Amino acid sequence: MPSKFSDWELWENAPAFTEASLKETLLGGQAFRWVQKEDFFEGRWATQVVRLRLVEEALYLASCESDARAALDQYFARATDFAGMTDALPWRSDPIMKTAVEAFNGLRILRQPLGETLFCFLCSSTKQIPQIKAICEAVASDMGPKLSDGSHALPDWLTIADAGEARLRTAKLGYRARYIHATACFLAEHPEWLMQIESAPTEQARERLLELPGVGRKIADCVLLFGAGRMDAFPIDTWVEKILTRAYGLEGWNLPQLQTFARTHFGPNAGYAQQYLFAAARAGYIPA
DNA sequence: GCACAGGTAGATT
DNA sequence: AATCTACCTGTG
Repeated sequence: MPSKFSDWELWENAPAFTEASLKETLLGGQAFRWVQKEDFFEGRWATQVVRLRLVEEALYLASCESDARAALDQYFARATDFAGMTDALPWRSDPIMKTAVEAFNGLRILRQPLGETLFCFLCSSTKQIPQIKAICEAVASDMGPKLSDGSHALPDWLTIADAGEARLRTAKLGYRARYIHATACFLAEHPEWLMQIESAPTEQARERLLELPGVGRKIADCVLLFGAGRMDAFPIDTWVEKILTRAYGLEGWNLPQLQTFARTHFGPNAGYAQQYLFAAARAGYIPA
């Protein structure tokens, strides 16, 4: 059976990854539609189906669509200077930050489609990454449009709205189904809404996102960071809260106080710092 | 059986 | 304004 994928080709001017930073970028909880195969990663977003393979610091790609290269540039935010942003983080004075940056140097923040990012993180509350991925896969298989390799994309909001809450519950969404369906109904009625979020300043965009059912501060910040390129958005989940309270010694601080600390200590790219810290804590480099 | 998992919203103190 | 609690489901 002929493969739908193109032959492997070198991705010229690709982002500089290490094995650890590539794996963490794709599988570390920013995105939920990447899987690791024998010697490559396979991922889906929008209408794309892409394979990536790191061979001695060179990145090779195989894809199903002719516009994969341009889509990859966008998805990986290739124009964004992550090396420069890393250098600007306070690793020189902060040994915790230094540990995280050294372990995952080259880590990137993906620029995922905003709507898909919102959907995935609405699925994420009190779920672990493997479960979130399973839910996304189930919803895509059930109601997402077919991709050229026979797999499925995530459905759009109108499709989710029409499907109804009960249909979503068959994907094991549980109580999240009500939030997702209500959000879908709102977005189906307001097709320009997500685009306005993309162009609004971070503070305003966050306020708007918080109006959606099921979206609190943590999910709003994940959507802004991973789906809108807002490096100042600093999601505080249970991991990050533990890192801040224990490793940084901020016991007793409440969430708004921790947000203020993050902004002042990590600077304008605090969200990027958060992803380094999150990765390092999960890998055991930082006691959490 | 029971606690807990990359939360949120509504009620209660 | 800080602190419970219900909400689904899977995992250990």
